[in-house]
Amino acid sequence: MSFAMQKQASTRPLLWKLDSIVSLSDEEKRALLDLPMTIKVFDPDSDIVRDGDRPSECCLVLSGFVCRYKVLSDGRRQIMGFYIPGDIPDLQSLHLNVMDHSIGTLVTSSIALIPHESLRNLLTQHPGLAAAFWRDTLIDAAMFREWMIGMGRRSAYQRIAHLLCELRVRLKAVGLAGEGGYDLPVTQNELGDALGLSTVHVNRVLQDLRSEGLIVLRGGSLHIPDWEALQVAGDFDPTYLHLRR
Amino acid sequence: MSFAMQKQASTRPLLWKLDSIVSLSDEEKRALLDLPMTIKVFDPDSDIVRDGDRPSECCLVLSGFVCRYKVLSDGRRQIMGFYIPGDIPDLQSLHLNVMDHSIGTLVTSSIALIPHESLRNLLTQHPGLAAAFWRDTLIDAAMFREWMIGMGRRSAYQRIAHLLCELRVRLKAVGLAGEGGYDLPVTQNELGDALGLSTVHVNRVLQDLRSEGLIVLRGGSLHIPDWEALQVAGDFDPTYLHLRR
DNA sequence: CGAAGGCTTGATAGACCTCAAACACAGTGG
DNA sequence: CCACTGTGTTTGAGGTCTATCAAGCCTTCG
Repeated sequence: MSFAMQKQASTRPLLWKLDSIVSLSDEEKRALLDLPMTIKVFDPDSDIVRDGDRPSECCLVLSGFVCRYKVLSDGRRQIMGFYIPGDIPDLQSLHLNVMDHSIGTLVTSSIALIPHESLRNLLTQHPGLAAAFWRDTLIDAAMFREWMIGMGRRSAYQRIAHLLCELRVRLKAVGLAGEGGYDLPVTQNELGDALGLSTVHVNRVLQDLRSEGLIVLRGGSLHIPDWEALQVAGDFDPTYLHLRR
Repeated sequence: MSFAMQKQASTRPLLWKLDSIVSLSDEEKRALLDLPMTIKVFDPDSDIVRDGDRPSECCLVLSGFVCRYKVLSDGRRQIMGFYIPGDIPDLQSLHLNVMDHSIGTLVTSSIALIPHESLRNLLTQHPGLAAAFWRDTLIDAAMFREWMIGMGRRSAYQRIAHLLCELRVRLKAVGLAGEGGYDLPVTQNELGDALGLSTVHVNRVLQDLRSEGLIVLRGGSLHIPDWEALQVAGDFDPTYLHLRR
């Protein structure tokens, strides 16, 4: 594959993603395609950006599965979000110099690194894109809020169901989930770190969800027999994702 | 007080707040002072913006104490943040049309309502201010993340101490907290809703904090005898607030 | 085939919740 | 001036959700 073709294929997830939350003009799409970027493949469980770093580039997920997390002083970990192809999890570093958490891969992932300078130029020349990216960070914040609600007020059962719903909707928006389900390359331990639960408890609740026929999960592949029922179980309402359709 | 003077006094908290997170030019400050706004006083426990609304203006807190919250389907409430003079809690409505939560007062509060249109004009004419406001929403998101960490991985004891630390730092940044402490017009019930705890448990933990000499709290007034110790108790590190100094 | 990582299960413990009631205090009205 | 009311705080008792510890199992992979 030629470099140009590779680049075009690379940027596609981002176009799909932005297209799911804003409407872009052809000119804006072209400008996005012209962004300079370096593509890098990361092994599973490796950091892309670390707590305390002062990044000079943003990372765009092209393939794989990435998470935002922080390790506490006592060594325990809190995962604060999962990121999928098309997402730019550290867009905030454009305006917040110091990272107050880390971003790392869950599985082998290919990541495009885009210099801050290029992004800044792009945004000053295309106010519509600036609005789009700002909106993207605001939706990120809305997801944080929804996770807060979950950890503050929802049971483990609801929380897990809710997360599985959120991932379905987001993956579907970028064409990575079919009607029936999607690939979920996340261990039960990682689910626990994301939801504020122990691995053991995650395992037990997953079994509950399975025995009630809400999910079929094996080998990193999730099947959802009854989408409506799972949404009810998770008290899930996709409004907070602010998708266009 | 003349209208002009009133307006100038009104915008001051905003200037202080923005000044604590970015550096503003004199021209930008002048432009902020020229923002048209309507000032309105809200009773305690009343909504400023409601879940589902499509606001056409943003609200700037001038005095009082405001919170961001959502009521779940079972009637329980999760408070997702406290907002103090100088904050614009629904800045996000500039780019997210539908509110996915509510914003309401805790005590009598005076609020300036600024039309979206005026803000949008301001931001296109002053890119520096656009960056400043974007940064403000990113810091908001950083606070959400920190609360997530608390609810996911910290004990009730740590969570309460952490919240008291956060409020001290933020209030201090706008000149509303002295060395020793600050006014905390928040009931134990509201603290519970914010931290994902029951009122009863909040009460018991507050007593623990008191008996260990970490806080002196009575009648809505908080005194912190040992700032260092409270930070340790709450595992508090102000980095996530991204203050300039 | 052994090692490693992830999944599953059992037993026990603890943090926090719920229910229920008493107490304190400020504001209101007679 | 004093009951009366309402809101917020405090205390007690019991229950439950979830964590922790510990071990066994299964699959994958070198």
